[in-house]
Amino acid sequence: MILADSKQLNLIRTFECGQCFRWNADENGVWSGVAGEYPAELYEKDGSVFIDSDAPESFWRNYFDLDSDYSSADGLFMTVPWLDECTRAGQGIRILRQDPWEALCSFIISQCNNISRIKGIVERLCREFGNETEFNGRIFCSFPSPGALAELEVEDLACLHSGYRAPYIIAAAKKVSSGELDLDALKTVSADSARETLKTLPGIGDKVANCAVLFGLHHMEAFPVDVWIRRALKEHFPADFDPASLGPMAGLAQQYMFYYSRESGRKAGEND
DNA sequence: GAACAGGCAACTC
DNA sequence: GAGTTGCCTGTT
Repeated sequence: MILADSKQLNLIRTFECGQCFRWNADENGVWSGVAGEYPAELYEKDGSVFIDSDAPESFWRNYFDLDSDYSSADGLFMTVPWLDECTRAGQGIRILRQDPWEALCSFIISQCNNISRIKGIVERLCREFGNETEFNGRIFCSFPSPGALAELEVEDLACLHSGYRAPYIIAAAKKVSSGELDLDALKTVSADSARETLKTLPGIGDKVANCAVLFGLHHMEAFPVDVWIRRALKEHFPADFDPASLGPMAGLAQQYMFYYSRESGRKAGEND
């Protein structure tokens, strides 16, 4: 089934701009992954993105945020020096509507870690504690629910090799599972308020909270600042630049900047 | 073996 | 409030 035009949805840019950790391409350029309980395979051919999945089209249109129009935000970004380059290079990036719990948990794991290791830890977490589903002859695992992890002790996560992050995962799972922290409710409050609420959990500071707010709660104005973005801001923007001036879709600009910075870093021969 | 990594928190001055 | 350090683990 055709999901989108490849100009609207660019798979490699979307999956490799740092927002998600569960999508992988095989040697033929076919991407596979899981969203919610649904596995899928995607590939690009003749200017279209094709998807194979048991979930309805509406599920994936929502996941890939295909009913949002990014063009007016792009127009604003094109007026900003350097960000215009990032915006051109990042066309087709979609800010995924990921499950809030998966995003929160994944970005707890991400701290002080590189992408390949984050992916490894997340994959082991899903294998160990998620639900198995068979699709196209392969076994996929969903991201474990907060309830499934809330029952565990820190030692039970030793197999993940997540190190000092394990107690943070358990603590977050307990709060979400008990209802003390209602992630869905944070979708309806401001990005600032959602971020401050998340920061009350152990091991969650500005960066992790902002990532969860942007990628899990889809507050598009959230602007997570990591080392790449910090470097880019320092290099290309005045010292007093306020990312909030990029408007209600500032998070999209952040993704363009992140992708472009890493992409040009790769070309210059750096790694990760 | 030492330094470092997409970060946090506790501690120092 | 700005700077420093330890934290698990894996890689260089």
